[in-house]
Amino acid sequence: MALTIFNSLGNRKEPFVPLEPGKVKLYLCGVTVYDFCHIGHARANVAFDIIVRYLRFSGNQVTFVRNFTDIDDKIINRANEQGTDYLSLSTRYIEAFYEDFDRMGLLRPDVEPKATEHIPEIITLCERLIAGGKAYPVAGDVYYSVKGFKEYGKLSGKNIDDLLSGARVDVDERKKDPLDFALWKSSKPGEPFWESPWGPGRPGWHIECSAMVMKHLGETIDIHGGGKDLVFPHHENEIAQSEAATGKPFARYWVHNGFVNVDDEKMSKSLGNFFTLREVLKVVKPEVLRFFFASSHYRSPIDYCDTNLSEAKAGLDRLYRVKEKAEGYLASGAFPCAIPPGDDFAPVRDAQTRFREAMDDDFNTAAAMGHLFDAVRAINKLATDDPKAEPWKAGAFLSGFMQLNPLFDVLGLLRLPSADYFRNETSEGAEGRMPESEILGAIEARREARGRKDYPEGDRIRKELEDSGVLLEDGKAGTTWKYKD
RNA sequence: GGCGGCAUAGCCAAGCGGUAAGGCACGGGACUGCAAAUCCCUGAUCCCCCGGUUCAAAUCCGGGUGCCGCCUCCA
Repeated sequence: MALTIFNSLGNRKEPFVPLEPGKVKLYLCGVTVYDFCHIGHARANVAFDIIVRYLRFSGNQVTFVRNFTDIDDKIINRANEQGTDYLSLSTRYIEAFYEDFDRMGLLRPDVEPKATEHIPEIITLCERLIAGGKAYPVAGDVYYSVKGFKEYGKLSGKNIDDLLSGARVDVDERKKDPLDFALWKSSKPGEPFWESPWGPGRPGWHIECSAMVMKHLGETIDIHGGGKDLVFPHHENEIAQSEAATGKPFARYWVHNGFVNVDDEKMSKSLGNFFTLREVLKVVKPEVLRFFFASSHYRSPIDYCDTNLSEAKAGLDRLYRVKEKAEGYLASGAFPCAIPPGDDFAPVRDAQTRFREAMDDDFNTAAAMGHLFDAVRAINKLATDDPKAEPWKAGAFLSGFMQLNPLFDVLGLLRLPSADYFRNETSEGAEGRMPESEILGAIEARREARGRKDYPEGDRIRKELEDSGVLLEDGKAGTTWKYKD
């Protein structure tokens, strides 16, 4: 079965056929670096991280480009507020961006262009549009002439007349038409600027993406992504500029992710109801957040709340227990061996096929995870307390896990050794924790108590540990422990 | 006002014409000194409502109702 992608351009699922077989050119709109990333950014980037991982898993050579918008009004304003300059501000938030995103296990794109490093390309593109009669300079600004592009609105489904009748189009007497948007903005005194044929100024928001796409990927790319809110006007304008300049289709597939809601309301900077990623990662493990995102389809809205997060944690814990067992079996000298025949184990044997089928259907991670859980239940049937006594079970369990592992990796899950997952991670959770030596001492004391059948004392110790956030699990090979979190 | 999306068990969530995946929570059983983990069993006679098409609809069509998003910077 072939990959099908929901294309916002046309609003329907289409078979995915890259321009060049086996090669995928993908551009994702990055962030404007004037503040910390919030969980909406995290969701978008996790969604495309999984898309890139899956495209590569399926054998494609993917060139993944994601920009930084490092110059615009918000950055300038914020820099002024903080008494700093745009460059120090954007540099600081780019550093913060990497700190947060790296913790999320997000792949670094192949190219991460910055708007300010592409001023010549942006100017050239403006000149090309002016020369073609698609844009015009006015008093140091350059505007794009929307009415000159007949297909304007084809992505967002809007038509020019409706837009004109809307009261929200800003009026600027310098524009020939209210719908026209700025490609180049002249700088006001004290603002950062770059020299241009129209005088000192800076690029408008939309043009930078067109220029960077063309420079790093070419005039037609395969996939252009971003959040749903970018459809209009940003992506609509990118199409208008780019296609007017080149006469070629700009992107073959437009992919847009749904929002993160808080209390069923869109979370956004403008509403002020947003959680920053670093704030959330103090109390939520990064992979729990990934699991949470992956458990819904990327185009659906997702509701961020404690209940949903703890459900995600419970689910991920279960997956990590499988990994924990596999690691234990490996350490005890087990080696992979054949999975027994029979329908009981079909979910493991067919895991990859089923997983791919789900992912090929517009990256249906929720369905894919369903299949993974089926497989997990199947290999858990092979779990044994004593791998040395039942080596075939441990071995079959191991090979089952090894078949699943690459699939989890596509989702970016189970990247840590299980001990790290269960024992570390959230910075806040780590504070005030009982040290390992103390835990081991208590376990030893409990072992002695249980040895002399003093169960009340044993239970007391276990309860005491639990109250301190440490869970004990007795197995044939001894007692193991993990932090509750 | 214009455009678009969604409504499935207590909660989250797949399903895209062939008779309701999966997760979490709950209950019963096995295992355990007791727990935990793991395994087994159990849960929607039905998919917001009303019509229609079809041999067959949660899935298609029409009409309601209720949420949500975009049209303004926004992942």
